[in-house]
Amino acid sequence: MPAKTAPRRRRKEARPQELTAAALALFVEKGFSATRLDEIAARAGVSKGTLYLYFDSKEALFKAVITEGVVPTIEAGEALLAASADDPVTLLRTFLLSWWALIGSTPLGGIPKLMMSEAGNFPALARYYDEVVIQRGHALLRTAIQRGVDQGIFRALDPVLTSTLLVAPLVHLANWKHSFAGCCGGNIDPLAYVDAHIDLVLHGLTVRHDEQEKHS
Amino acid sequence: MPAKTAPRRRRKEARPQELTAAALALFVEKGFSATRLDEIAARAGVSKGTLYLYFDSKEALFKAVITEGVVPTIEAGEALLAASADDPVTLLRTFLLSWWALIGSTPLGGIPKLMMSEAGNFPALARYYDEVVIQRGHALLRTAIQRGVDQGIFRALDPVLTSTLLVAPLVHLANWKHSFAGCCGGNIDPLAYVDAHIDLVLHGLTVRHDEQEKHS
Amino acid sequence: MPAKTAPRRRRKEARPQELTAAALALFVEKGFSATRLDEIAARAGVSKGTLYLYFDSKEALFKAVITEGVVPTIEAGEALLAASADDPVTLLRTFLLSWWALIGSTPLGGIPKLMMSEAGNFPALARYYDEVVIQRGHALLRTAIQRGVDQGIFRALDPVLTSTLLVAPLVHLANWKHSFAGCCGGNIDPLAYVDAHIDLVLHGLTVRHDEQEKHS
Amino acid sequence: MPAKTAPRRRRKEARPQELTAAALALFVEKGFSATRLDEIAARAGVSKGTLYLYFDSKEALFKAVITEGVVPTIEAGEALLAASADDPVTLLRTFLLSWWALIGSTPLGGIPKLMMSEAGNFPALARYYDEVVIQRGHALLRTAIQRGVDQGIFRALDPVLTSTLLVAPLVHLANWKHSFAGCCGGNIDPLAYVDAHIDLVLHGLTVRHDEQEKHS
DNA sequence: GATGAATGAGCGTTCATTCAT
DNA sequence: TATGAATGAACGCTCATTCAT
Repeated sequence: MPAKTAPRRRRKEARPQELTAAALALFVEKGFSATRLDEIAARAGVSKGTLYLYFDSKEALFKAVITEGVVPTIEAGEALLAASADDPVTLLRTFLLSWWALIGSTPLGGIPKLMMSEAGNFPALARYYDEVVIQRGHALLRTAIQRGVDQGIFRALDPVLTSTLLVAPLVHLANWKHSFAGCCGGNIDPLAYVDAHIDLVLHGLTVRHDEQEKHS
Repeated sequence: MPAKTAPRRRRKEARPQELTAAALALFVEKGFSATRLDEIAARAGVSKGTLYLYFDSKEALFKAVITEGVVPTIEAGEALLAASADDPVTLLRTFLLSWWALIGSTPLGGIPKLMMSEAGNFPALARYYDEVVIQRGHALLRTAIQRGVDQGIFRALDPVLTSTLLVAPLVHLANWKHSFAGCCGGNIDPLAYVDAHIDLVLHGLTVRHDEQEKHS
Repeated sequence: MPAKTAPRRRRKEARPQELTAAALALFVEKGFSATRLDEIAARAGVSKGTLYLYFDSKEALFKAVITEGVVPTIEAGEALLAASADDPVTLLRTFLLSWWALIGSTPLGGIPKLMMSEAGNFPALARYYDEVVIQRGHALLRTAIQRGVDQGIFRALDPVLTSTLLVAPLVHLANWKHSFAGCCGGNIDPLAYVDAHIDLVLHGLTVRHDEQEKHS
Repeated sequence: MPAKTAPRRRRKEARPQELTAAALALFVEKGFSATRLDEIAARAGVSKGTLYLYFDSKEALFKAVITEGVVPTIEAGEALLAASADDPVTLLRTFLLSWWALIGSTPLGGIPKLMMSEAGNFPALARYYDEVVIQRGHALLRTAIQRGVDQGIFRALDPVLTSTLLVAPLVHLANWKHSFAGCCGGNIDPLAYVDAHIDLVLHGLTVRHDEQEKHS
């Protein structure tokens, strides 16, 4: 027959969001399995049992972390679409820079790595994430690309492959930030990196004759 | 008398590699923590105790998986360097296509995802992997880029940032293959993707006036 | 003006009894350990914390349930003794029928099963129950038996063993009602059963020669 | 990463039966919920994990305890039926005495109390027990009773009610032994009790005139 | 070498108990 | 008086690790 002891601290504002924030940070850092509920609770400043007032299980907490992380991404995308300029180059630049500013550089930036790591163990959740975040994000990019092609500004590249090629460096950077960056040298400046990505992707590696002429 | 009676007894020296192969596949699919030694043993067709004849612990097995995966990568890189043509474009193309052919499309292609997922839990190993694989790979790419710049074929882009931008789409594809590809639609053809990447990176998105002239 | 507008506020002094009633039902159904305080509170229509306004602990609640269940039993026994006819057969019949009517067929009928199940975990309480209920009940029965023996109506059977034999079928029926009856067929009609018990116990299984003569 | 410690004792003969025996004793003493797997393991001289080599869960262990306890009961019944004399009185006496000798006085004698206590939590198992043990046992008794009635030795009592009345005192004694007997005085001698039961049930409480004549 | 029964530390989960409101 | 959010000790169950065979 348990516990006659009991100091007590009331923490009325232990919102579910604080719990998912703590969980996100630890899941990203150590992975789902290797993260102990004790640690999550401690990081959120509550006791282990409190987690179960808000989530049915560790798995439910994980799903909440992902599901919750999806909303800001969608909203960011929709805001960008709404504010879209006519100029495809500007639009593209806005997309990529904003993704980093609103997602990649925040704790949400750990979600791609997390979801990637656990896709094999939570296929249904991965499917949901794919539909709601990935596919939708690519659709936005494809729109921008297509607009550029239609205006004769972009070459007629495959929009599906190209949209993937456009996000890959950003996701890669976010993944890096939440993995090797923690222990390995060679830190990359994110903004310079994103700028370089945009520049490379717009103009390519190779020297252009027309531009050479300008310089001459 | 014996016609095609296949290899009967496994050579003993092949045993550790069978174990690491099984471990790699499962670690990539489910993560290090979520993979049980039982499963690895079962997949390799041995009993659980046998693992301990070859590896001191689960962690040692993990390190062997990574360490072993490093060698082919280095060797591939060195072979490429040795076979390097003078033409930087060809060299770059060879690098990227070969990485996919020799690493990305094989079971080794799961290592980047695995190492990324577990970098937080095995920082020393991550550091080793970074030094021996990542940094060295980037050095190779930087060499190719620099050669192109020196020959006036490539623009004078930052070689550090650019080399990262060049690998990112390949790593991204490998990661995708070992995560979402298992449960989500929209399969990408790897070869077309790599080709599109090379094309995009060489020529950029935007229409070139000089090329337009060619078409006229 | 108020016609049949039912009792609105429960009288406060009735609250503890509502709690023990809910607890008794659940303890009997599921056992002490397997019953959660949540369930008891829910069944009584109060919150979990309210239980602690009336009982110090789950164990205290259990003791109250038993202790409270003891009183009606004693009172029933004393009433029977007071109303005792001289006729030992009538007295015996009254005892057994009344026990079923006042105890066995009411929620109190679950107490023997409950106390039996938990005697090992609450020996002090079991001792109390034994002294106050069981021993006293047997004493009443022994009195009736002895009276019959003294009057030459009953055979000179061992009063201690016989009193146990007389209650056993009643307790057995009550136990059955609160265990197998909930899930198994073959329902027994309690009144017929008690009648059969009295008949069997009075006359025995075997055919009597003197009675045979009556039939001839 | 766990356990570098490890003393080891091989106990090859830790049969499932030893585990169920330990579990039975503790389940009977303390109830299913209140019994810790640690205790069961300790009593059987194994570690907690060993239980899971033989049983999937605590509940599975419980079911095995009951299921296993059923077999000796059935076998005992069948042996009795096979050895049945023609004399119904002898047959009845054999039934009751043998039940006590083979079941009631052994550890199996705790099963009725255990099954009764947990019937509410394991209705399917209770149903199984009812069908395979209780109903079958009653059928045996009804056969003996009917035979007596047919031979004109027993009165024409309701066989269903009567068979229940015949077992009730035995089950009651077994229950008592595993509950109050552990903490309360007034120990009953089982053999004298069973004898008294048989005597009471055969001849009844009341004095018989024909027998009185014998004594005169 | 190879096995798999046995171990026990550790984790997810439950729930009796407390207390600020 | 009544509530229910918060607590944390305890338990069922897992699984990396060991070792007699």
